[in-house]
Amino acid sequence: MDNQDIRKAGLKVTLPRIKILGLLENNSQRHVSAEDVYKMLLDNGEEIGLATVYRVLTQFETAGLVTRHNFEGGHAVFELDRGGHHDHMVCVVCGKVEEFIDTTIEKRQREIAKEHGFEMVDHSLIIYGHCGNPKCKVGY
Amino acid sequence: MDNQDIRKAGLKVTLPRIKILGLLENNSQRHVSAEDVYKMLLDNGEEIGLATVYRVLTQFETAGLVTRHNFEGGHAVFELDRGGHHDHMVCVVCGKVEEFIDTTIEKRQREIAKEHGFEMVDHSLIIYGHCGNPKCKVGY
DNA sequence: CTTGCAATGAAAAAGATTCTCATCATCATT
DNA sequence: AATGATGATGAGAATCTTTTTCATTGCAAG
Repeated sequence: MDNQDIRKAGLKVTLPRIKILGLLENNSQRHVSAEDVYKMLLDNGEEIGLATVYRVLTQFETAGLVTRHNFEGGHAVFELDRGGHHDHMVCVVCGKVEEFIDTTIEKRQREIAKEHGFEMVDHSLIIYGHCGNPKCKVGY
Repeated sequence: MDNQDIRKAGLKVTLPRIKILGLLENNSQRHVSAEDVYKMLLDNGEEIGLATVYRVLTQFETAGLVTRHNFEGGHAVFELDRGGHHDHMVCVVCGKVEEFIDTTIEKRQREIAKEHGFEMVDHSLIIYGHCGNPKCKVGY
């Protein structure tokens, strides 16, 4: 995942795109909003506009470099697409996101889509719950 | 599902709430945005404010009368909660929504959550694809 | 190097949702 | 049925997220 990926997507290799891709690669939390990306880059002393962040993230999504998720919260979050598809588990208290993949579910989904006459092109499975952290348990 | 449900939710039985609940019950498309509800009620000659629609839908959600979904599209859609949980299949071309339920997937989800130390409280499974309509097929 | 065309940033605009506040309606109590 | 406390409403302002506009800048092909 480097600048060649940007070029292969038919996009010019510009500083903003390099910075955004770099941040997505190296940031500790894999799921970030456009606003997150913008602020982090500003904090790193980069000069960038919020509109550019939105534009580039959308272009990366179209190019298949990142995936956009519509979790709860009123804003989209983006994640670098590292090849392997996976689903998400979100803690309703602290917001922690864990990833998982289950072949049983994946297979059933394709079968169900076919049963309904759908040709599946994508899917989104999000499990909401209380994560292992005691502070996030019910009745804390 | 009637006015008693509104009262049981600890809410006063007011005209806007009756109208919104009635619309959710009788409307042909089960998944509607706040804007949809607002416009439909206006078209029916009702006097109602958009802020009230948002407020009431959120209250109904809290009360467990309706469910809010974050499909793609930048706005939430609401659906009357008719007791039975189900998942969704959305056509990426025409937007048609079909509902389904699969016990295999439901069971696996609970197991997976537990394996990750999560206590599942909710989940969202959306399959995106091309529906049976020839116009929605790939390459049309 | 030059030059076309894509990319950028700032600000405005658009869209979705929430908040404020003065007025009004519900409903438990008279 | 009248009253009054309290919650609900509608209009518009405000907020938040995302997109668009447009003048300027920078990549990259020749």
